[in-house]
Amino acid sequence: MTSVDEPARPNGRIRDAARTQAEILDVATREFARAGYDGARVDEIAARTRTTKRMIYYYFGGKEQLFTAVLERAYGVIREAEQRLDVEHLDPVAAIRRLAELTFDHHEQHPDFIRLVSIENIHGAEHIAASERLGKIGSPALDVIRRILAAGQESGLFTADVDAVDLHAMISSFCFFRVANRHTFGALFGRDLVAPDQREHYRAMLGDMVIAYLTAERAAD
Amino acid sequence: MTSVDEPARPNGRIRDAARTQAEILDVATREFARAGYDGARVDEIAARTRTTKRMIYYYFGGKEQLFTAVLERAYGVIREAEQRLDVEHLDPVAAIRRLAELTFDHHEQHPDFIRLVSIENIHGAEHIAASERLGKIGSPALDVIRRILAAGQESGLFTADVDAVDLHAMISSFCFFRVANRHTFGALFGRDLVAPDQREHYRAMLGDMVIAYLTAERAAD
DNA sequence: GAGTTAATGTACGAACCAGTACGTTAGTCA
DNA sequence: TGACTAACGTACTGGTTCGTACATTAACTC
Repeated sequence: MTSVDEPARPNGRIRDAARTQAEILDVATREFARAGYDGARVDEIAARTRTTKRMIYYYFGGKEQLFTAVLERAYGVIREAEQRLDVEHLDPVAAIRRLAELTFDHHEQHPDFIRLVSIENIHGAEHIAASERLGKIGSPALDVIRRILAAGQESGLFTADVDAVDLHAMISSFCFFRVANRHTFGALFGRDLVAPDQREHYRAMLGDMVIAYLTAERAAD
Repeated sequence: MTSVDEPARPNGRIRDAARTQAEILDVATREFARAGYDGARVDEIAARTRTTKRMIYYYFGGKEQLFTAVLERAYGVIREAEQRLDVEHLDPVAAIRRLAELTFDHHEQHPDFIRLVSIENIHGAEHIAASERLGKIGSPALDVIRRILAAGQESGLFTADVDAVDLHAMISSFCFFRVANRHTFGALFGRDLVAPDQREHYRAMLGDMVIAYLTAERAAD
């Protein structure tokens, strides 16, 4: 009954700290995203790895720090994606639209990340505050927006008074809401915001919205 | 929200089922909003009322049903607010802007409700699905949007191809994100989206965005 | 190839927590 | 006024869950 015959370590390394840590992070990401911080179970996370609960405490210290590590890695992924942004060869209008579309795509492709951010907000962003790494990650996307915005405003294509952080918030709002609130929105209004056949519609809607806002003639004040 | 502000009548009834239930709901709303569904403690909710845990089970059946009851009441409040909407005497542009502003205000004034909705989405809207009451509440706001939109489109002020549910999603996105994600956004970008001195700025931004979108000339396709 | 340490597994405990068995009292009405 | 019932309180339980003490082994160093 014992002997689920493991190949008695012929050449492969049984002990691999990096692999064990990565596996724990993978599983923990799924579990935290699925059930929330308090809903997730350390025992359950351990059971879904090839190692034991002991290793979670050995490498991460505890549930709280594990969640922080999960967040750090998740934010690292989007930072990397943002660093690969390549839209500045386009004219400002096309560049902003493209940037919005890539943001849209990234949100759609990483629902677990969206859920983690929701969860972290429920907890007042205390883990981000406690993390040295997360405190100081800038947003490459923000720099890109800043430059496109400046170019568009200089050429007179965009209205002058739009701030990059605000625009980022506007774009993120739409992308985030569509994924994060799809369950309640679907239940209450009978429309699945993430339905595949609606994808292009909402992607275009976001671009239209942002461009309309940036190019609209604002009432002088 | 029907809060319990009853001045503990000296010779009056000690036993008051309605008051006890309302008090439990008040406290539960705060606790669930504060800590999430799994983070909230039934004992803690009971301790913060003038009654005991026994009464929670007596009136609501369990934690799950209590949370559903909290959601039902919270959604009831916004439905009531939406029924008091009075913007249709305005021209379509002003009416939509006003509607967006009122949505903005309501989100700002009910952060607990926003948190409950976030929490419910983490749990896949399963409580809404299980609730008979919540399944069938329409949105009065949606009807208002529909009518304003139709008027605006008929008069040629608005572009023809905008759907009411989509517009509602757009407006809600911005309002929701600003409140729900203020912690992570603030921690990462150093900007408090809910800072009082930024309130008018973001309120105007929302209105500008929606009006720009509705009145923009879309590229024909 | 002996010693050292990083990595891993096992078993357990103490606190916590949702839910309940059972007893009590206030208010009502015949 | 006495019986009945809705409303309420106390005390407990059984299972869960985070965390840890202790044992063990793989792999590296010299």
